[in-house]
Amino acid sequence: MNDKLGDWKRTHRCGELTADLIGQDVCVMGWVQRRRDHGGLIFIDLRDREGIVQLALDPDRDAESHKKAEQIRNEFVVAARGKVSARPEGTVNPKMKTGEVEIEISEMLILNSSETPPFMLDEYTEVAENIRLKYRFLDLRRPALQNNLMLRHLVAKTVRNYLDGEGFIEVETPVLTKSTPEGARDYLVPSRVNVGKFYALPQSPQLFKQLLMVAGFDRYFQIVKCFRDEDLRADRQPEFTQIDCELSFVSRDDVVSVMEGMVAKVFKDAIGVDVALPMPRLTYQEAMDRFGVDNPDMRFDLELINITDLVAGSQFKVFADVAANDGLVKALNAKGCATFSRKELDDLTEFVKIYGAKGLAWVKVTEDGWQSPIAKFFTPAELEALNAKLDAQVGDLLLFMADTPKVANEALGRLRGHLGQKLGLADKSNYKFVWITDFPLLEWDEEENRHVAVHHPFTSPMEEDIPLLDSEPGKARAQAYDLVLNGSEVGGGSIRIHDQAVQSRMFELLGIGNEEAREKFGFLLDALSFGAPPHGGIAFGLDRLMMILTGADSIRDVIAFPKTQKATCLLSDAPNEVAEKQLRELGIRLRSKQN
RNA sequence: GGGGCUGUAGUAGAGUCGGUUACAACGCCGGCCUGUCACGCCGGAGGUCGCGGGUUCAAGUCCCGUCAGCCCCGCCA
Repeated sequence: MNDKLGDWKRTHRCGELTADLIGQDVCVMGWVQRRRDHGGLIFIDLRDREGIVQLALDPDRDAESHKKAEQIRNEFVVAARGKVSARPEGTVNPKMKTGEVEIEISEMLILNSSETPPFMLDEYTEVAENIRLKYRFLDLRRPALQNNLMLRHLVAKTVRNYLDGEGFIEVETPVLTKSTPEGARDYLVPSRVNVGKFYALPQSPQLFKQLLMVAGFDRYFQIVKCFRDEDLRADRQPEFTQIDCELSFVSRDDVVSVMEGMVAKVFKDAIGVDVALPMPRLTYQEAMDRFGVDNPDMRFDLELINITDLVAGSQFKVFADVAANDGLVKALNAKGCATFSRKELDDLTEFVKIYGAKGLAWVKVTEDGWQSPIAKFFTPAELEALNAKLDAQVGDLLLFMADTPKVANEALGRLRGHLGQKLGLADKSNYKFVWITDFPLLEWDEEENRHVAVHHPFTSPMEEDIPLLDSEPGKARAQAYDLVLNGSEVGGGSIRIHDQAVQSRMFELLGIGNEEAREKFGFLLDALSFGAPPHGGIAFGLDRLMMILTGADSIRDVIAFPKTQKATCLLSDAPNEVAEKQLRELGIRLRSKQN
C-alpha cells in the first residue's frame, strides 16, 4: 500500500542540494536510482531532473523509515524529509554535484512502487534503440535525454526572447492546409465534411508567412512543426520543428545579419560558445568548386582542385576522355596519408561508388616519385605540373576523380567529408559556420523534362539575372541563402518574389500553366497584387541545430517521441488501422490486401 | 525501390571447424552486512538462439525466405 502525498511540499530538487544548505530541513521527491542496504544503514540515491542526492537512513534515527527503505526498489517514487548534513570525513563523493552532503532522513513516504525496469536507467548501460523507443517514458528518465530536452527548451526560449527583441511577432499558421504540388510528398488528411477532399499537413508555413507580410505584420516568426512524407535518415524525421521567420522591407544582408545575431545568442546562452560575427560566406559556385558540395564542412581544408585542363591532353584515357566530354577531373591532397593501406584505399573507392563514381585513382607521393597504378600514363612535365598544382609533398596521398561535373563534385566532395571524419579533423566542439549564397534559381529535371525550383517557386531571382529568365533561365541565380554549420545545413531562406508578374513568369518557367497556378496558388497571386511589400525570410531546423549543440549522432536523441526509420512510433504503435466506421464516414475504401 | 550492418536469459555480450546439459557479467529473487555511492559476500531462478523453411545422423552455427531496428543511395523545393 502506497503512502499518500497529503500536505507534504517539496522544498528543493535533488540535484540542488549542495554544501551551502547544510543544517537545513528539506523535503525532496523523486525516483530511486539505487538502494545500498548495509543491513544497518541504508543509502538511497534519489533522482529527479536536476540530479541525484544521497538519502541516509539510520535505524537508530528513524526506525520506521528505515523499515520502509528495506522494501524500496529501483524507480520507486519516494518523498523524504530530513536534515542536509555534511558527509562524514572521507566519505565525500567528488564525482557527484551533491557529493559533499546527504540527507539524514527523519520521515519518508513511498508514493508509488515500480515494476523492475526492462533496462537499467543509468549512464553505463547501452540499450538497443527499439527497446528504448518502446519504453520511451523510461528512456526519457535518463540524464542524457533529459539534458538534451532541457537544452532544447533553453534554445527555444532564447530564440523567442531574441526575436521578440528584434520586433518579431509569433503567429500560428494552419496545420490543416492545402496540398502543394512542388517539393516533398505531403501527409494527407481526409476531410469528413468534404468527402473526397483532403487537407495536407504543411511542409512549411511558406505561403502563410508571406501572406502575413502582405498583411503588414512586418516581422513574423514561429517555432513550428512541419511534415514531409519522405524516407527518414539519421538527421531526418517525418515531423520536425522549424524556427520559421519572415521579414518585410529587407535585403538578403538584413536577413543574414539579424539571424546571425540569433544564432550567436543561442550558442552563447546554450553552450557558452562565442560565435565570431559576421559569419563567412561562400557563393554556391565557389562552394562547389572548392568543396564539391553546397554544405561544406569548414572545420578542415582538404579542398578539391580542378585539374581538368592539366590532364586533358594526357595519355591517360580515362581522364582525357572525361575532359573531352565536358566532364570534370578533380583531385584532393590528403596530407600525410601515403601510409594508407590497400584496404583503406579500397574502402575509399567503395565509398565514392555510393555516389555514382566509377572509381577513384590514388597516388602515394614517395621519395622516388609517384607510387600509383596511373603514374605510368603521365609525362615528367605533366607530373611536375600536377605536383605543383596539388602542392604534393613526400608522404601525401593524392586522390583523383573523373566524371560528369555532378558526380565528380558530389563523390569527391563527400569523400572530403569522409576523410575529415576519418582523420579526426571534424572536432564536435569546434563550430564553423558558413553562409552559402547565390544559388541557382532553377534546375533541369530530366525525369519531368522541365525546370524545377532549387529552393522553392517563390524565391526571387537576383535583380541583374531577371533578363536571363527569358534567354537562359538555367543560368539565373536566386536570392537564396543557406546557413551551413559543420557540414550540416541548419537553415535556409530567400528573398521572395513580391511582384505578381514575376511570380507568374516563374510559374511559367516551372511549367505550371496559368490555370494550374490560379488553382494551386491563386490566393498568393491575389495577395501579391494587393500591395505586397518586398520581403524575405528563413527557416532553421531546430532539431539539426540541437543535434549539433548536444553532440547527438541521431535526431531521435533531441526529440521526445521520435519515429523509427519506417516512420512508426514503437511507443504508441502509430500508425494503426482504423475502424471501418471511420473509413465509411470519410468515404474511403481500402484496396484489398491481395492487390 | 535498392545496398549494407545487427538480431542469443530482463539488459548488453561470448559462443572456435556444425557435435555432450548454450556461457560469464549486469539486473532480478532469497539470505548476511552500520559509511556505501556502478557497495560487498553467500545462494538461487531465469532461454521459442527474431520468425519460417531447407541441408545434415546432428544447426545458435551452413543455405533460402521473412520480420524488426539501425546506417546509406534514391527521395527530401
